[in-house]
Amino acid sequence: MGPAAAELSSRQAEIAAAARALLEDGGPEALTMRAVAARLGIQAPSLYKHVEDKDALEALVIADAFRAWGIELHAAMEVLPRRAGPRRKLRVLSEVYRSWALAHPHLYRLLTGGPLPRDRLPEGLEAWAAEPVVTATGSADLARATWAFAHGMTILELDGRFPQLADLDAAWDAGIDALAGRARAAVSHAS
Amino acid sequence: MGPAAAELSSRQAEIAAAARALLEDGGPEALTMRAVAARLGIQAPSLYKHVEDKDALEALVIADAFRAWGIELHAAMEVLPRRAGPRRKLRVLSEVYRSWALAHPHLYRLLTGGPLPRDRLPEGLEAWAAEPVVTATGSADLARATWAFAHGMTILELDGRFPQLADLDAAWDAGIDALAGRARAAVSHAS
DNA sequence: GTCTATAGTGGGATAGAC
DNA sequence: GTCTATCCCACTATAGAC
Repeated sequence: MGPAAAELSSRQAEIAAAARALLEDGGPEALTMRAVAARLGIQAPSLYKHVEDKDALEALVIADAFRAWGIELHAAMEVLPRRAGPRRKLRVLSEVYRSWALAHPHLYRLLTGGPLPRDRLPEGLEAWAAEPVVTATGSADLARATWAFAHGMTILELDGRFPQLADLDAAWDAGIDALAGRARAAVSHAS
Repeated sequence: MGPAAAELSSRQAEIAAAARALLEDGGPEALTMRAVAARLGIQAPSLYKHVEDKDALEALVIADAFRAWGIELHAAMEVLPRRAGPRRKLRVLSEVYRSWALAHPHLYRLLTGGPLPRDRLPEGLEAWAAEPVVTATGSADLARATWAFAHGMTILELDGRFPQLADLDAAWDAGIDALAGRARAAVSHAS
């Protein structure tokens, strides 16, 4: 299950849920204190009884989204046979990674873009979410390279940077195959 | 030399230069019409005699930065022997890519983050800047995978997403080696 | 081509009553 | 815990005089 969720008052949980919904629907500009309050049928100043400031509210959303994302990545690994090779693991992971990001583009940007407010997040949450990629590659350097590749593919797609005709499935396959080839080699040397 | 620079009035060029300087120094929040004007010793409303609106001004900065960046990438390729293999080409390119981004982080984000205002940019400029990566890999799919890898490594580094102790040089090498291995294979099959 | 004056928008946050 | 009333900030952009 990963790191326990921090205890939130029920009102805090409602506020965080409203904030997440606004962000998912309308992007970061839609996430304002006024809008969050309106969605709950209260006035903006009332929020400050429950949340210190807007940054704290964003941190709640980030933590929640990390949990949701991490659960999907971990679940995908559990479905695989334990002894599946790195190529198969990475293919499955990359599919889950990409499809989650495309389904929640604004959350994905919030999680991966810009510096993280690590002080305000539960300890270990970030590492837990990234864990599957690390175990699939077996090497810290390759894990970072793979993470970079996956994030690059994803964010460039979300930002509309690839040509419309580009075959992104093929580009994903090309990258995953190249990286998995090294992972396999690294693992076989070690064992 | 790449695409010709669009003709700008001397005042437009001064405005674009001021905007670029503000962005490089203080990031996107520092790039306001007031600040640009102040830097030129005039009042903000006067800018609108030279530039349609803020988006148009940003487009001037983007085009200028694309030229500067593309020139470095192209220059790096010209220094190499023509018959250098993909691994060597990609190593050189990735070093230039990364170091330019680290030297101009706010410009890099402007160029690579978010949707491009392609309508307002000189035609062909974007493709010209990306050209070296495409020729170094020889395959459209691998070029996209390589571009994604490089962008991912760069933006994650700029955003402080890697652990402080991470050996990023090693991660770059691992990724480039994996991708270049495939490029070499693709090229030798084709020839 | 520059100025002053100003409109209009939107946001975060606080004070103090209830 | 919620309200009203407000303050503060910053920004883009326009109108019209010079």
